[in-house]
Amino acid sequence: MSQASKPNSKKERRQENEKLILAAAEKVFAEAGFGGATMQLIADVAGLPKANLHYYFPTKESLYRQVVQNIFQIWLQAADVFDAADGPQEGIGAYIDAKMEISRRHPAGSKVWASEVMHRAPVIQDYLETTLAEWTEGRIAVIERWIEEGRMDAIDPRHLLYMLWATTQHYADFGHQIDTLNAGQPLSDAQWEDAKSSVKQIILRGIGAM
Amino acid sequence: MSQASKPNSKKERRQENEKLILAAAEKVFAEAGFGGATMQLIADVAGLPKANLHYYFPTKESLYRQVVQNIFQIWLQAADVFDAADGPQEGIGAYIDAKMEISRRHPAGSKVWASEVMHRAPVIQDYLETTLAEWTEGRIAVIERWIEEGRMDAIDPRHLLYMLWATTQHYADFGHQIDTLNAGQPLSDAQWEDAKSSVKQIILRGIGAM
DNA sequence: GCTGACCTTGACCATACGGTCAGGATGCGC
DNA sequence: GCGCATCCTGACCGTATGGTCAAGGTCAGC
Repeated sequence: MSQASKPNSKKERRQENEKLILAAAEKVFAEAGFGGATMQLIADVAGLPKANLHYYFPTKESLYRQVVQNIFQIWLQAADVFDAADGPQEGIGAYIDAKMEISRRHPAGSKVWASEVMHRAPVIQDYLETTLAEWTEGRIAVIERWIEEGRMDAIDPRHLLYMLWATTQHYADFGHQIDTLNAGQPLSDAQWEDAKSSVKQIILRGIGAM
Repeated sequence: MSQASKPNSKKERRQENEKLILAAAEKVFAEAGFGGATMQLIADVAGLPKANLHYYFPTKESLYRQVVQNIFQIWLQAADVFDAADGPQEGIGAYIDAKMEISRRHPAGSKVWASEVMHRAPVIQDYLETTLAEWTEGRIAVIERWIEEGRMDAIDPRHLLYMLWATTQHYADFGHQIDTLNAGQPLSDAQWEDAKSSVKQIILRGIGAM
C-alpha cells in the first residue's frame, strides 16, 4: 500500500512535507490573500490533512510568515548582481534581467510579497526597516558613485530603484492583466525577451547609461 | 438628540450613506483585502450598523464590485489626457502626472484595483477584456503613430504602457514601503514633485521624446 | 523486538462571519 | 394629518474557519 517512491528517512520526510506545505501555501496565499486563504485549501493543495499543517506550522500566521521570509530571501539574492557589476549599464541591466526572471519563475511569491506590503507589512515590517533599508542605502551609494563618475545622468537614486522594482514586479503582480491583454495567453519566450529588452532599453537610455 | 447637520431629504440621505459606505469599504478592502475585510469593520468605519450596509448593498461582493467599478472610472478618466496631447512628450508627461496624482489622492482605490487584478480579477474580468483592452489598443495606435512620425524611438508600445502603469501605481500600492524607506514619513509635497519629475525624465528620455 | 520520540489524523470545539428578518421609525405625497 | 413606501436596526441563524486533541501509527537507536 505504501508508495514506491518514498524511501525517505524521517528527516528527509519532514523537509519534504515542509516544502510541500510552503509551496501550496505560497500558491494559495497569492491567489486568495492572507484573509481569503484557508488552511483547508492549503491542505488540499498540498495533499495533506489539515491537522498535519498545524503540526508543522502551529498557526496560519506562522506559515504565512515563513512564506514571506522565503520570498524575501529570493528577492535579496537577485540583488547581488547589482554589486558584481562595475557600471550602470551592466549592473542595472543584470538586475532588471534577474528581477524579470523572478517575476516569471516566482509569480506567486511576488504576489504574496506585494500583498504583504500593500497591507502595511504587518508581518515583515522589521525587515523593511532593517535589511531592506540597509540594502537600499548601499545601492543608493553605488548609484551616486556612478553619477559622480559621469557614467549616468544625475537621477534621484531612490526613484530609480522604485522604478526598477515597480516595473519588474509588475510582470508578476499584474500578470493576469498582461495575459488578458495578450489575447488571454501567457507571454511566450520571445515576448518575455521583448519585455526584458524594452524595460532595459527605456531605463538605461532614460538614465543616460547607454 | 438628532444631529444639527442633517437637514437632508431622503434621497440626499441615501446618496450620502452610499458614499459613506463606499468610502469605508474602499479603505477596509484596501487594508485587508476582500477576504480579510469584514462587513462589521466596514460598518464601524462608516459609522453605521452592519444591517444597514446590507440594506444598501445586498452582499459583500456587490459592495466590493461597486468599489472596484468606481476606481476603474477614475482610472479611465485620467487616461483622457493621453489623447488631448499632440505628441509623446506632452501626452505621456501629462499621463504620468495624472496617474501619479491618482496614486497620491486615491491610494486605497489603487490598492483595491491591484488586489483585484492580482487575484485574477474575479469581479472585473469582463472590464479587462472589453473596456481596458479597447483603451489599450487605442493608445497603442497613438504611440505607433508617434513612432512613425519620428517623434519617439521605436519602443514596443505595450511594454511602455505597462511601465507607465507599473511605475505610477507603485507609489500607491507600495506606498507603505516607500514611506518606510523615507524614515517612516509620507512623501512631502517636494518629494512628490521629485518623484513625478524623475519618472518623467527617465521615461521620456528613455523613449527618445525629450 | 522493545521503547520512546516523533509523526499523523479524524473528530471535535469555540468563534466569527455573511446574511436575514421582523418590527419599528421616518418622511413624502396627498 | 393620514397612509404608505422607504429606511433603519437589534437580534438572530447557519456555516465555515482556525485551531485542538487524543489515540494510534511509524521509525531510529539500542
